[in-house]
Amino acid sequence: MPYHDHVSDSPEFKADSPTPVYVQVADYIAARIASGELQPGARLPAERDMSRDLGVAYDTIRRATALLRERKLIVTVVGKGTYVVER
Amino acid sequence: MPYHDHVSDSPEFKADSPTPVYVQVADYIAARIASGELQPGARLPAERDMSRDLGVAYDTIRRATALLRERKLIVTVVGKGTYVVER
DNA sequence: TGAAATTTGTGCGTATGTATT
DNA sequence: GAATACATACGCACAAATTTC
Repeated sequence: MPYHDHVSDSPEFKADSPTPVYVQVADYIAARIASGELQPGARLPAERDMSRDLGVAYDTIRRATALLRERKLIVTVVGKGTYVVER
Repeated sequence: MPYHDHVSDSPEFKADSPTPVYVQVADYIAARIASGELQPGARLPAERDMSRDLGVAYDTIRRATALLRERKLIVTVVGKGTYVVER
């Protein structure tokens, strides 16, 4: 892994938006799935890593992934990780 | 309001149980609804009050009420409160 | 008008437990 | 057993919606 594997800039999640940050994050991830950047079966970064990388709290990531699980876009397996659903 | 409006003892929620505390709390509230102690339309105590009264974290109450909302046993209105659903 | 009180919603940080590798 | 990753639980602070005065 390079020292700087920073490919795409993290979007700025705005706390002052009427849209909660966790929804912004969920939409951001959903968009990456929709665009094909995240393929079916692909594993998402660990939630703590996403928390750090996206500059939001772990709790916020948890809310975002909970939304995406409800939307059936991802599945989460304890101890393994979070994956883009196979279509 | 009396100084001590402590009618029924709070059950002991066990953190070491395989059943998460928030599920135990949800089941406890569901049982009070099923028994008729909490009638349809009745407002539940404020979540922060339940947190204090039941001796669990606000986060835990939030998880419990989220479960009950999913089960359609209660409805929550921001700024108003949480109510037992009208049958 | 609007200010205060009440209640739920969101966001952050931390610690510990459980499951998988 | 160790490392990794999700799950639960606690505490705190501030924002938003509702009601009341």
